[in-house]
Amino acid sequence: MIINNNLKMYVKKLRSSNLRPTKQRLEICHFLFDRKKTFHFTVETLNKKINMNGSTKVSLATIYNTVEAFTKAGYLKEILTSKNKSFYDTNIKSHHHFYDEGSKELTDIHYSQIKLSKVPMPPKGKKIKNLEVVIRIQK
Amino acid sequence: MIINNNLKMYVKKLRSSNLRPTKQRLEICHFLFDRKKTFHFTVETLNKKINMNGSTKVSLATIYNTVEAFTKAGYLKEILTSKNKSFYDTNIKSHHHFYDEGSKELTDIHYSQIKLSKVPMPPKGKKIKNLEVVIRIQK
DNA sequence: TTCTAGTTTAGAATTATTATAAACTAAATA
DNA sequence: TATTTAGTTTATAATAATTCTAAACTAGAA
Ligand SMILES: [Mn+2]
Ligand SMILES: [Mn+2]
Ligand SMILES: [Zn+2]
Ligand SMILES: [Zn+2]
Repeated sequence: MIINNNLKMYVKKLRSSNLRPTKQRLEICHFLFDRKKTFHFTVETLNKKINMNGSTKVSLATIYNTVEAFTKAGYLKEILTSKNKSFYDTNIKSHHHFYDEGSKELTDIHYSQIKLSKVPMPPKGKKIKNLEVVIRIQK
Repeated sequence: MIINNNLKMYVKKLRSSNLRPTKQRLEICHFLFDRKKTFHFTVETLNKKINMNGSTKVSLATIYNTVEAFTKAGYLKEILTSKNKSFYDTNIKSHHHFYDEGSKELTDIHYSQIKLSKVPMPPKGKKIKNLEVVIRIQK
């Protein structure tokens, strides 16, 4: 899973966003970003996995705070898909998703895999903020 | 607002779904369906408006129960758009939406107004359940 | 009219999230 | 290096949306 230890990189990155490189934040960076593939998660799953594997204990409040800070800083993307829980994505590029209603899992769809050949104008005075498609799938 | 009193029709409709035509359910039917345009709402807004206008007092628990029952019966459609609140729609036809992040309001986009000229195959063993697009807009 | 299963209701419980405030720590300053 | 301070972490409380519970009520069958 772990690609390598990009510790110094994360320290820089955090500092550049005015976030102090605390051991909790670095642990979370390591867990989220030292991997090959996109990682989709909820706060609940992240909390469990971090405190299962990780060497540093991180409180739930800090998980919430950090996920919010990382989202604001642009390290994570929030995916609005589920009614009651927030999903986050380490893939911050614009892209689409399959959302499996059964397993509640997201899968990336590359931006080029969906072509919207006709899209309506937004109501006047409004701009399109985001046009990412979530395709709901099931067995 | 009110088109007319379709009371008998609602009684039939409810019976056909094995739902007893109680005065609360008929009041909610009247409020939701006796109107010209699509109505988008949350349980919170529905509860306020029903108990503001309506002649019958309806408890919050009943609003929840009824919205769930009507959704299961196919009278309403749930629109997954917001992180913390469920939205419902009286337009049960397949169609798309603008979602205004500022006002938290949904607007219909007719199905034909969006053309998806390229869509990926779902993972094997899975079927596409729903392909309705929510376009997020803001000022 | 009586009976019964379905329904409504107030309020409790649950779940996800956000707020609070005290203890802790990174890092700037003396 | 020691001191200071602002940012951070944490346990815990508060809040918001929703679901559960169980008692009272009611539609409609018998
Ligand atoms: Mn919530
Ligand atoms: Mn909820
Ligand atoms: Zn993704
Ligand atoms: Zn609609």
